[in-house]
Amino acid sequence: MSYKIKFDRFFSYSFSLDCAIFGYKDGEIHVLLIKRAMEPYSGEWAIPGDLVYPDEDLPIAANRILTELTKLKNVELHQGQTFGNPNRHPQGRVITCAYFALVRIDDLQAEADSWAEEVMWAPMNEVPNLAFDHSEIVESTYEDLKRMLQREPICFDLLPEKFALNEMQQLYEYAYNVEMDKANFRKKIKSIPLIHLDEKQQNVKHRPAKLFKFDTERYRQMVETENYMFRM
Amino acid sequence: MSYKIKFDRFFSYSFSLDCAIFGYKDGEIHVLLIKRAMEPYSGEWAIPGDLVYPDEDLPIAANRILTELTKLKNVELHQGQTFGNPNRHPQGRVITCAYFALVRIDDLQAEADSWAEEVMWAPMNEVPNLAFDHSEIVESTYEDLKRMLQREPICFDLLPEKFALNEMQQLYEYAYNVEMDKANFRKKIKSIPLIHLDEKQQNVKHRPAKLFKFDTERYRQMVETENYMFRM
DNA sequence: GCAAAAGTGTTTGGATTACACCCATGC
DNA sequence: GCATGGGTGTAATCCAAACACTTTTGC
Repeated sequence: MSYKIKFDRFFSYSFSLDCAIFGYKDGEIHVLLIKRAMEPYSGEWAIPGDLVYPDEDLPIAANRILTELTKLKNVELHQGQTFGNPNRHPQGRVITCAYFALVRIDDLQAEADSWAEEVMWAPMNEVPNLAFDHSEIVESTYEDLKRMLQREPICFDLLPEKFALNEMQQLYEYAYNVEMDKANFRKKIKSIPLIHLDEKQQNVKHRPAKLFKFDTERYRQMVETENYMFRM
Repeated sequence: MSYKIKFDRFFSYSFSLDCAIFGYKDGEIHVLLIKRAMEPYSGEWAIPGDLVYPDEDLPIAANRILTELTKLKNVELHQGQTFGNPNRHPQGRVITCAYFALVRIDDLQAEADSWAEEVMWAPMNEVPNLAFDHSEIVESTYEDLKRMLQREPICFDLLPEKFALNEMQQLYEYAYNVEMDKANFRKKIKSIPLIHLDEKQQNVKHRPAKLFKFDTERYRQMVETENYMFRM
């Protein structure tokens, strides 16, 4: 057998990672954008992404890239789809793999660095046109995120550490685009391991809600010992 | 900002696709393997995979590669995980993206071609050690497949076109590793659009089962008009 | 007291489970 | 007739939806 081109010519591609970082704020899911200060697409909005070094493993590279461009550290990234349209990058054949994460916007401080000129959290329904095929990547990872919200307790990565049950309900209502009954929602989440805190909401002009925390430790135990499956 | 290596050095990677083709036979899910007649890993079992051409889009390349090595044509491939460990390929930095498919083994004729010396359908619990990280790729796509069996009517891609309900039940019992009650299974699938054929099993030494066919057309309609969601 | 949201209980209908039973075919 | 699996009915149970109601806070 033989290839239609010289074997060496196959080793002429580049590979990048693009990170869609999602957060929840003001009742809406936001995605982290950077303004590019480098060609191509200089001056345009994009999600943080860059080329992978030759000796670098993908998950490590994803974190490095995110840190270099936005100063965010130790974010837990999940792999998404891979995009390889031959024309997606004007400088050559660059295949890219999407990574996505869910974070607490208020606990972090995203700051532009390296060739990122500016960062911004854009609400999902107001995301501007993005460089490359990044609009498509954001859509695709957002679908991944919504699927993951159903099967993994990652809503707690988006919510504040201490949250009211109603905030959790609103997050799911927003993500699934449905309305839920308060009483039924509370019954449904009875099986989720939550720590009932002795704190209440402050500065609300109605009865303050009790605050809860996700019980990561008990969750792990339940998964191991009783084969617990998170399901929403 | 600047890179730690010359920009050109980034364009030195290669990119491949690896196809995990799953079929169902003798009550077990099988995966299609080829024996490699090319270095590296010559003589070892692997899943069909090869390098992508510079101007080739990924889904097209996946089908081309599968056809070249196994003569299988027009298989509907789904993207899986991407594997990019720097040491996964002995000849350089080759990142690979997994594609997987579900097929009817008996309706196809897989034949070794190009640098594939032999093909074989291996039952999932007897898959030998595979070249590269292909064992990991098979595991990962098999998980993708099982997840997909829950949310998409792809069991009908594995079953014969005309099948008995018990065959369908056995497929799910095998995939989910559970036992199901016959009567309850039949009630559960009442909402799935199946065409009740006027045929029966032949050559069985017990009461022959009626045969069914998946009603693709009605399924599409139901998805569109009544927002139907397949769920098993 | 009133507005607003927190938080709980009750009823109902539909789905899931367990299990028993009858049916059609080959030998 | 008997073995084998095909195919169906029923009662008990669980679960989710709908909805009404009480509670606690600020003003």
